[in-house]
Amino acid sequence: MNTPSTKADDILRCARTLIVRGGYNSFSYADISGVVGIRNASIHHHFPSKADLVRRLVAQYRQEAEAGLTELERNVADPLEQLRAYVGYWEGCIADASHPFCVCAMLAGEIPVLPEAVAVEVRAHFRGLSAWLASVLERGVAEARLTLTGSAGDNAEIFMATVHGAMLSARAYGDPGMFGAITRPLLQRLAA
Amino acid sequence: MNTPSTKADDILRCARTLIVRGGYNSFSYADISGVVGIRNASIHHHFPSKADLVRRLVAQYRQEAEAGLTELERNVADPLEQLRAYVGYWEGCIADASHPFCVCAMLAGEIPVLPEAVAVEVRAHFRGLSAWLASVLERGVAEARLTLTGSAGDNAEIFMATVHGAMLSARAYGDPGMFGAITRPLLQRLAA
DNA sequence: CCCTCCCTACCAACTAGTAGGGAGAACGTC
DNA sequence: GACGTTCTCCCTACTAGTTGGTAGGGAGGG
Repeated sequence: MNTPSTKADDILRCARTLIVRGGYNSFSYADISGVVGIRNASIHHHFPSKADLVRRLVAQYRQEAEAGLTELERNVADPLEQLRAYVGYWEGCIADASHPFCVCAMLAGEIPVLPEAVAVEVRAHFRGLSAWLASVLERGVAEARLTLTGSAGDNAEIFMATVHGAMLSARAYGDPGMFGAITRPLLQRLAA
Repeated sequence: MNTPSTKADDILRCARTLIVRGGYNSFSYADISGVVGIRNASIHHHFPSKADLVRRLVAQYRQEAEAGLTELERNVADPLEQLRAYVGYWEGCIADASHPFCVCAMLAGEIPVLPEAVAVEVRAHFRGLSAWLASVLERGVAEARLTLTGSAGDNAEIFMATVHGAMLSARAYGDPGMFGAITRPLLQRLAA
């Protein structure tokens, strides 16, 4: 299961970086062709339209996210540590500025102007992430590792929203440390 | 101090609605001219460039926000109730879909691709809002109306981030009620 | 022989922005 | 109070550059 780094993958990876920077309408085919080393029109061979490109990009992102969480569950047993690892992953991404924003959080803000096919994928990511968080929280309560006020589902939504808001604040202030400053108390509160 | 509804105001109001929908790069002068009833080129008479238009738009938005919070402080004495009123304001905006997103939260996500002059205003809004929230929280603690874990400043950032994240989730799910579902526990926790 | 991949060469529509002019209100001045 | 001048606001007409997307062809491997 190696990755021969095809042009299509290069295009997806480049587009992802561009979306993370400024969203759906902030990049063009020209931006991609320059970086990937392919002609503008050739992108259409792999992705008929921009909507299709981004739809598949988000689908791939969701798949990777799901795979990442599955592996996280395999490597880390404790629910609280799982949450810490999840937050820590993003803390790292923001600190080294590699992917300092969630693709779907970025696109979610633009949903009113997004192609419906893309919006569907974005919504699916939110639901999937929320469901995973809820399951972790639920197990954490069952194992007496963390205590909640309210349902696991409600707390999952709060958790997710706070993480997204922390990304936004880190970007707004231009201060990577802001993400940790907001998410650390979130984790501490659950651990109590 | 009446507002004669000049064309410049119409342009600003229209642009604000468009930015709330999809951000800086999601709208063009043509979108504005169609709604406001003015020719494309005439917009340049009032605002030399798009960057200038949005910069002044955000400056106006900040001014209105500051005025709103000042009036809120005059009408509501209790710190906790002030926070409730602030959240309630946004809950209303999201429910009636009039301005279902904070202009600056929207633009903050796009900061890497924003004109610097606009980014400066957006950052200033974040700092201003955070400072107001911190002052309210501090007074709330002093008056024994609410209890915090950690500093007022840290809690202000958490509060703001959660509210922004709640806007995002409400939009992502297409469910206005999601905003309240996330922010209500936030207020309850502080009231404890 | 076809299929995959990428190319050149287009395209119409749209992007922000410029040049220059006209109508009319505002203003001083004789 | 009549007269030019200036200023505000908006217009038509235009531009250069970019947008996503199409048509058709060529190279090369299965």
